Amino acid sequence: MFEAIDRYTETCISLTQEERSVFHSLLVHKSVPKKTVLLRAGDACDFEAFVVKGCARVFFINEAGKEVDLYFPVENWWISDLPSFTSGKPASLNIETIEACELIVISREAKAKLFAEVPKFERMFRLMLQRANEELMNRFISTVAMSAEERYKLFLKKYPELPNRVPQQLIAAYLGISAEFLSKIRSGKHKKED
Amino acid sequence: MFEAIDRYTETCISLTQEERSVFHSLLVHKSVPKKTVLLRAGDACDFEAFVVKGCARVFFINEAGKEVDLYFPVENWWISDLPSFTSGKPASLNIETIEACELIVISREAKAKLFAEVPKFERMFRLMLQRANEELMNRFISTVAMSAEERYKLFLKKYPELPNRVPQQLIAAYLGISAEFLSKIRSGKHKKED
DNA sequence: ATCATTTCTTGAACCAGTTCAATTTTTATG
DNA sequence: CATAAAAATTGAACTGGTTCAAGAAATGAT
Repeated sequence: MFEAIDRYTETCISLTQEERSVFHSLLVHKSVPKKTVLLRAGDACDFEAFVVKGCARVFFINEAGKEVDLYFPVENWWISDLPSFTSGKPASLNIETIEACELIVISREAKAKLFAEVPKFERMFRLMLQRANEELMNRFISTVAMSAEERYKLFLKKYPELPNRVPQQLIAAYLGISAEFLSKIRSGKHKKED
Repeated sequence: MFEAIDRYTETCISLTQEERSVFHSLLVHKSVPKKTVLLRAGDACDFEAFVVKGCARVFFINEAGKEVDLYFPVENWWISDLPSFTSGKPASLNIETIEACELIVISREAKAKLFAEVPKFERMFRLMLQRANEELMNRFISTVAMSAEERYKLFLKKYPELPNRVPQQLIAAYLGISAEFLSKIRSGKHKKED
């Protein structure tokens, strides 16, 4: 049940058998069907979850109603609205499953208890944040410094399997372009003919 | 000498007198003039620094030579290229002072020693990353979901003192627009007249 | 299988922001 | 304070991407 998350923790810290038991005792396994809303912006986010199986979307909706996808969590990614989870304030992000998902969920209280009982986990969550930060910075930089076509090619290279799991309109919302323009990029019709 | 950084640590963790001494013993105080290059992309980043006084820029240069400013660290911010600092790999970011700066610097070895001797600091650096992450996410979202004019107004609201410290062309590079267009936004000449 | 719904494609008109080049304003330096 | 250098402004032409509207293709429910 916890094999996948155990493999994940091993990439960050090493645990004794007892420490691992404490960890497991604080986790909850959860299966949800596709198109399930896990978090709605405005609600408080009361979980941090590890994706064992499946695919989801983490997205933002601006005042004009435009949706922007931040990332598509798949196997071995974590999902949460961390500022909200940490502070209890309303979330600014939405999270929804794209496929049926198998998740391992940790609550705010459980996470606090984990840090108190096995301080080593501070390190794991620090390293997780460090990875997330690097990822987000790369994403930011490519968004401002590359053309839509270059971003699309980079997306295909980095996540070759995602086009099979994520509808095209959501990929457009991830790239920060309209669904129509992505369609034109794919067919090559966005270039000036000469 | 370490008052500012001590005030900062207090917002994250509480330390005994001995712990604070260990911390101080691992820090180096450094003053640098303005326009000093602290890090050049391609070099390994061997420091993480706390800004006691002054203002700098952290920026990226893309293949076409276009510069994009990520943020303008001022008093009480941290600066580093963390992926490079952590792994020793070449940095992708550039860091340069805009004003003369007073910095408190910690080296890779010192940071490792700090974590080993006072594990509590894992928490502080985790919380720092959490803040940085929230900031970066907000920045990303506003970049893709708002117009250049809205982004500029938000920048003025969030950092009202920065226009006095940072040249306008760098603010344009922060907003992801050309210096010319920022000038037009400021004078209102970017709108269709009617 | 069939029909309804959703997703994807295509084209034409449009607009936010860029580029280039010239001018003005501000800042730094002897 | 003079003058050179750097930063900011302005206008005109242009381009990458949007919007809207209509049609084609794919998907799902019965």
